[in-house]
Amino acid sequence: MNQRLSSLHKSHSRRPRLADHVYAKLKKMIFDFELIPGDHFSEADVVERFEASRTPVREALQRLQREGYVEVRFRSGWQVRPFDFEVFEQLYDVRMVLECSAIERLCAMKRQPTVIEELSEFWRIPVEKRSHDIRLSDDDQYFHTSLVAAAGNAEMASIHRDVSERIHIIRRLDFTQASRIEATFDEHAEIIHAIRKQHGEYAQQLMRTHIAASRDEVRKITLHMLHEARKRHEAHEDEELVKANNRGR
Amino acid sequence: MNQRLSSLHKSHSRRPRLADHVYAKLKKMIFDFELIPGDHFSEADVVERFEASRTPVREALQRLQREGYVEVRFRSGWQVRPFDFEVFEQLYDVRMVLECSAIERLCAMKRQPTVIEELSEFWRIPVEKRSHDIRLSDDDQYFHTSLVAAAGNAEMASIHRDVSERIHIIRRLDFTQASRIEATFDEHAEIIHAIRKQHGEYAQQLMRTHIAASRDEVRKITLHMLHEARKRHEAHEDEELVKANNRGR
DNA sequence: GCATTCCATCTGGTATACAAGAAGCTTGCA
DNA sequence: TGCAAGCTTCTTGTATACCAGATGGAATGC
Repeated sequence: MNQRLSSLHKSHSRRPRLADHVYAKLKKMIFDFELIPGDHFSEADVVERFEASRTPVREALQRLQREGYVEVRFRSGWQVRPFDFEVFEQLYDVRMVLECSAIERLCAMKRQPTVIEELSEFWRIPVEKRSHDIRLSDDDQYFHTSLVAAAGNAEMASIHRDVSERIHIIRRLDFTQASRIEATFDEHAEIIHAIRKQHGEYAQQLMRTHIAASRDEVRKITLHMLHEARKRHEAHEDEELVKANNRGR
Repeated sequence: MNQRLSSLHKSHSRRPRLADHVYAKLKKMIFDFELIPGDHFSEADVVERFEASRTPVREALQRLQREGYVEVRFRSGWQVRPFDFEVFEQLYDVRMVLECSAIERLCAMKRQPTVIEELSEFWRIPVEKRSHDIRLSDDDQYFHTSLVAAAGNAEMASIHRDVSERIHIIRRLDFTQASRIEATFDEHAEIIHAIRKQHGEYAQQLMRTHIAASRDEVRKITLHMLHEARKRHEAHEDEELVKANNRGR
């Protein structure tokens, strides 16, 4: 009884670490283009924004730095790491390698994991029932990461997840075009079908084509989107300026 | 002139970050089995050892934690992450996938990077001239990492380097056996030869066999070495205890 | 008017103080 | 002697103070 109460109390009082919260929020801001690649900011800015002290803020920034999202310059502030399309292309290639390896292993399995069937169910739906929500990009990411996870190598899955997440910031932009969405449904369904039939080489070829298409498409539209985000950002800043001036009078 | 002086001064006065120093030293201690997997320690211990404050110590520990070398338990201290052979096996598999991909790309190149020739020079030496130094494990790691780097994908090379480094802690143990050293020279030379001849499939097969052999061998001897290290550690602790007792009298 | 120098200010790196949970020891009791 | 409650101590998480380098602008010399 005492134990139950105490553990209950614990689960209530154990608040999540502030550093984790700041980390997640900052990452979300970067993904939502509230912080645009190239933006400069200081630790004090983040402290003010999140009402936390520098210690957890610094921990969060260091994690983001290690993951490639931000950079610090010695006593000259932090910066959201600018887009480097060469890096993204390389990450796409890493994905190809890892996912093809996963497919090879999955096709060699006598008894495939049940998640394969679930994925098959999800992506093999008629055209008229397909969602066109932007959140479909999360489902897309889930498709790829759970394929790799299903292959059974947890370390490889972890690496692949990190890579996918880094790509995700621009990958989502691919899901603004209806034609690409339709293609994604079709291609995912076809890949899963080939895996279930254990046509390893063919499934790998499909996956390579699928990823390459995504890579090429994203490259085309990213520059445009980035430009739009920057415009919105500047407009917002002007608005703030007007308000400040009005208050000043 | 002033600029030259000031930049000179800068390069002198810019001392390396304490956090980096602590990070490197701690990692070295873990690799040298001064800190044994499973060992328990607190941030205060590290502070005392390195005469640094908690801030850089914590940064170092957090980096090591993200890289999988240590773990923290909420308000109950840190511990060196115990060996998990399943993880090592998985990391070996990741290496196989990445290195085979690199080989495939290298073999597809019309003009291969010059580093390939350098590696060929290094490993194709007569039996009687071969070094048996333990530092050969560094050369071995260099062989594999520069192969991947030569394939041209910097992100993939970075991931591969991290994986290789995590394995290195036990991989070195493989270089205590003369037969394994000889095999390494032979196999490296053969792999490079196949790459230069652009026999992609064959080179990949050789690499898979090579890595698998290393993996299997290391697994055999790691438990033994770990046992030895623990014995040495305890003997050292006893010694300290004796000294302390003598001082006490 | 222009360049240069110097200083106030801002930055991240480090040290330290404080908070609160976890663990182990001590003490009291049965 | 066994055991349990409570308290002391030790732990990490967080906040804050201090330091030195970097920066930008104002003041100064030409």
